[in-house]
Formats: sequence, C-alpha cells, structure tokens
Amino acid sequence: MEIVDHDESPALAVEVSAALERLARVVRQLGPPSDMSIVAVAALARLERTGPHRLTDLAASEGVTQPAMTQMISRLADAGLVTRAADPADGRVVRVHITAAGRTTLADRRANRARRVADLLGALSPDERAALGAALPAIDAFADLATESEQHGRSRGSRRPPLPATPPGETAHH
Amino acid sequence: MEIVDHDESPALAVEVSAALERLARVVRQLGPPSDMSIVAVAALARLERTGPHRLTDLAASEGVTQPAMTQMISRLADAGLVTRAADPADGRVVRVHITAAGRTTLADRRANRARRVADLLGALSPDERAALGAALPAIDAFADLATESEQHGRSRGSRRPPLPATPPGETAHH
DNA sequence: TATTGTTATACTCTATAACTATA
DNA sequence: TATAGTTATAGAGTATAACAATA
Repeated sequence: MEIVDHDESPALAVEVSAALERLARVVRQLGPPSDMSIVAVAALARLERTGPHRLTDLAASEGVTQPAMTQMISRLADAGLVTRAADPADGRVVRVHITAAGRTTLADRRANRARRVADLLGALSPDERAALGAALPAIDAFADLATESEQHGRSRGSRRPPLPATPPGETAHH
Repeated sequence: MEIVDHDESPALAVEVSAALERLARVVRQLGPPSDMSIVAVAALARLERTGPHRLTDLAASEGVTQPAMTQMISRLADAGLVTRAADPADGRVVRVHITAAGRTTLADRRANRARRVADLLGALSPDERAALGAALPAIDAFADLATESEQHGRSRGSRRPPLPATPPGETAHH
C-alpha cells in the first residue's frame, strides 16, 4: 500500500466533487435535448481518434456493459454513423468502424457545443478565463486518472498510459 | 446587443468543451451504478439548501419537464427521501419537502464521492491541485452562467442572481 | 381561460441473465 | 471450457400530449 497524502486536500475534494455535479448539468444542457448520449459520443470519438475497435473494447473503454454497447452501436449503425465488419481472423469478433457521416456528425456537434461554450466563456472575466485555461491540464489529468482507476483497478504508475497507436485487437492481423 | 468578445478564446472554448465531455464520464463513474440520477441529486440538494419547493419550480430549476419532475419526485418519495404536502393557500400546488432520510442520503453520497475525488486529487501534482483550486471560482461562475442562460434566455446582467432566500412560490402566502 | 400537477404513451439508455457462435 | 456478441427482460429516466383540478 503506497503512502499517498489523502488528507492533504479534503476541502478541495469536497469542492471539486460539488463542482463536478454542477458541471454535469451544464454538459447535459449544452446540447439539444435529442442529442446523442455521452457514451455514444465518446465511443464515436474514440473510433475517430484511434481507428476501428472491437465491441468489447468499446464497452470497457466507455465503462458500460457489453450488451449496452451492442445496442448503442446498433443505434449508431442505424443512424449510419458506424458500420460493423467481421474480423477475418476471428469469426466471433465484430469490428466497428466510423463512417464519413459519423465524422461529420461529430465535427458538427463539436462546433455547436464549442460555440455555446465560447458564449459562456465570453461572459467570464479575463482572470476567470485565464484560471480555466491554466487548469485544463490538471482537469485532463484528473479525468485520465478517473478513467484509468476505473479500468484497471487503480494502477498508480504512469498517468496517461495513452491509447495504443494501434487499437487493441488490431495487432494480430495478417 | 452588447459587444462581447466572442472570438477571443475559440481555442479555449474547444478545449473546455472537450474537457466537459470527459468530465461527464468521471461524474458518471464516481458513483455506484445504482446511484441516484444527477437530476434527482440536484433536486434533493436544492430542497436541502433552500427549503420546500413547488414541483414546477424544481422542474424549471433542474432543467427538466414538469412530468419528468413529477415522476422523479414520486420515486424519491417512494424511497422516503422527500414528502409531498398540500399548499393550504392554493389547492393546485404541491410542496415538496426533504426528509431526514433525504438529508442523510445526501450527506452519505457527498462523503462517498468526495472520498473518491480526494483519492484522485492525491495522485495529482501539487501544481495541478493548485491550478484546480484556483479555477474553482471560474468553474462555478461558468456553471452559473450556463444554468442562467438556460432558464431566462441569456440575461447578461448580474451573474449569480442567486436563488432567492425564500424559495419561489413562498412569497405570496398569507 | 390559465395554471398546477398527473396520467398515458413512447423512446433512449442501462443492467443482468440467458443464449448462440466461434475458438 | 472460455470468449465475443446478441437477445430477452426489466427498470430508470426523459419527452410530448392529453387530462383533472383549482384559480
């Protein structure tokens, strides 16, 4: 058991925790009501960023069950944003690819949300904007840690153990 | 139309927007799967903070429809976390109160999440923690602005027009 | 007639359990 | 036997539309 200074920032933890819940509401309201779900967007973004993935990998990466991801991908496929392809090397696996429409949808969505965020940021003071910008690396690190500890039971080593250049399941091809 | 420097921080907006989506995942995974929904927690917290509210007020405050809030409150009432009371002054309105069990649940949940957040914060560098702490006021201001612009069509005046000491619907009593 | 709240209906999203098919 | 994925079922949570009751 490593010695980590847990008691160093209990007050900060309480405040950060509260801020997170408030931000969740913002995330929800930043997009139109009938927008894609967070998990769907995350999966799509992952497919865009690091290429085709197996269903199991997507489920694990986004922190949902395999059946949930199956249905999610089915809906995305119905919408034409992804396609399923058989893996020639293993008849059981399904490889999910993002489509051109998927990329477009993602880009549009990002632009829309960034526009709204820009409006909000514009109403902040320069100091506040500066503080937010300065905190972004810490926020990313925090989010990475959270994701990491969720996936492989709180490995504490190299933070940001980044997504392999070749997505999992890609290596054994011929 | 006021002149607001929208184009000053487009890059920042893109990054903040992306960070928000990543944080949404963290929020989701910070609690047990069978945890209360964000909206339920927010409504409960509001009842705790500013006393009994009408259903309509809760729905507006949390950004959901009235029927959605009716069902949410029904579930919370089934769980014993809130109670409904008739308003003697107006037979149509329902006043929702938080119960002792509701307060306990809220406190437990907060403590749990704060503990997990503290663990994550403990793995950050001191500089990163400091940056996060310094950004908290800006984050709050940002969240307030978002909530505000959602509710009364982007009034740009006094930010943080805060929740009235007496909750809405409380004034016209006799 | 307007407002408050509920009920009806439908859809997304999730989880667990049971199943199929490949390995 | 184990793994990849699907299907079945149930439930939370949301929205819109139609409704009841009160003002």
